[in-house]
Amino acid sequence: MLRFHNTLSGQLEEFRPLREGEVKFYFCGPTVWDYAHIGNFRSIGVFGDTLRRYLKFKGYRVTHVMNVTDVDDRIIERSQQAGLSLNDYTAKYIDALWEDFDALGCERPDIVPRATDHIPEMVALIDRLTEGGHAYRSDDSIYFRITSFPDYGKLSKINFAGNIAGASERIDTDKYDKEDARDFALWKSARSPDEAAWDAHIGRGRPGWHIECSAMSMKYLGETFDIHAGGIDLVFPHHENEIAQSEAATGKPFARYWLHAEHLKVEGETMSKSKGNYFTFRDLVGRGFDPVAIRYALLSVPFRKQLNFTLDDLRGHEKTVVSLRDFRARLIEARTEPGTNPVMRAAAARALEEFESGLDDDLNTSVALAAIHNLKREVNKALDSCEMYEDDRVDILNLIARFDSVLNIFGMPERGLLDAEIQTLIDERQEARRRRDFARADEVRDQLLARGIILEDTRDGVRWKRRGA
RNA sequence: GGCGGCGUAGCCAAGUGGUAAGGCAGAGGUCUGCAAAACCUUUAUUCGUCAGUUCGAUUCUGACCGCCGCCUCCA
Repeated sequence: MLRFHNTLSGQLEEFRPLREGEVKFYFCGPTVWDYAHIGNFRSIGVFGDTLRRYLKFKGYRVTHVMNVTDVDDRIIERSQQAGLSLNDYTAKYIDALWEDFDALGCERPDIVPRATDHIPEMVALIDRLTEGGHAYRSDDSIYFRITSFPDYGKLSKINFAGNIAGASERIDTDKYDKEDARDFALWKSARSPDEAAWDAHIGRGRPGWHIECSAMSMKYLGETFDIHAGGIDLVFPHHENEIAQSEAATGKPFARYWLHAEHLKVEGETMSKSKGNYFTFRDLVGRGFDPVAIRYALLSVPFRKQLNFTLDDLRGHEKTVVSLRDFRARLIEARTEPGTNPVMRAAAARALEEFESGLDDDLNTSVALAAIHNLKREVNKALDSCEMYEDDRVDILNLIARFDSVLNIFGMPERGLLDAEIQTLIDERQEARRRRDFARADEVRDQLLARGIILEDTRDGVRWKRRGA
């Protein structure tokens, strides 16, 4: 039984979609003002992807929407500094986002709406709010009236009385006039003629941050949908405000399950540019780290726990990932006798049970990975002692494919065509070994190693692989 | 000040009211011409500290210490 921790209730709940067999989920995507860092990818990349893939594994038809926020204060400021239009400025980061998604092995969401393509939908939603008395105009901007939504705070459980006292220096710094410090902008009037703005009957301006997600999620998923997810920092104010806007406008529950991924730390500290521990995904790939190992790192701790990301561990994960690839390659290549071994059957069944019950428990990826490692050990042992038969081999390869349909950590099936030159050298070494000319055999092996080719002498012949693959 | 999370072996970590998954690193071994890979053994009498509840707590409660996050546009 699949369960999620729902931020709304603060509890682990059984997941039941609105419509049997079908899940509609919205993931709060990135603001494309810079390259996304590994923390972003823990959330919008691997968390969203695992959720999507596991729902499919469970047999659901999934509609996965992830927005791209391509207008906000920072983007406007930076694009002006760069002398570029909004679109020209964000295009670079959007392209990079998909490159990184692909390299990280994340499936792309089914629908990726951009804020700037949905201004009319946002204006229409603002109109609904205004008509319902939930919005008001001040200084040519439009604000949401929080006193008109009694449930405000139900997601974040924020206690405003105690809250405002201690954090007062950070509150109410807005330059606009609002009825209540908690009210937030739905539409911001253009302050200067050259800043990005849209003409609408409510005035020339741009949308507030929160309204885009309400407008776009409801457009693609309906006024009530199953899952809304994102990083934990979005709980307040972003998601709290989305709920207020959406439910005030429609009078219906907005999203039913709210899932949030914790942040990661780097070497035990908050990741920040000033601390010098700030990594974008492409930085790490550029430094030679295996993208699959990065994915493994992001999967190694359940999403609702803070993850301590360290380069030492990443090096360890690279080895782990290689051993998983080797494991599958060995199974693909093994020559087995016909038949089956009940012990292997049982091991496979146990692995599937552990994998699924782990992920059923609020996507506990640590448990799912442990199930795979335990299976790997049992299978390797059986292969060592010839207790693996053809039916087992095929079953387990299929099982690995199922596991990998969720986690995607076994990497691409390597081994394209054998490089003829490499094969010639391997043959020459085998001939030398037959002559017991080990000096020559080692020389060939070293020669190949120098070119990044690692040889392994196995019972089923010589295997070779590229270093790091 | 308000709200939330965390503190488990050298490192990253899962987890449970009944006696500690998994990965990496280390040590020894099997296999091998030697390697590599794989496998085996080994590495926490113990889960931040101190009390309490209980037949029994790492797991529940309280206090304390330490760390992290959110508190108006940050994944």
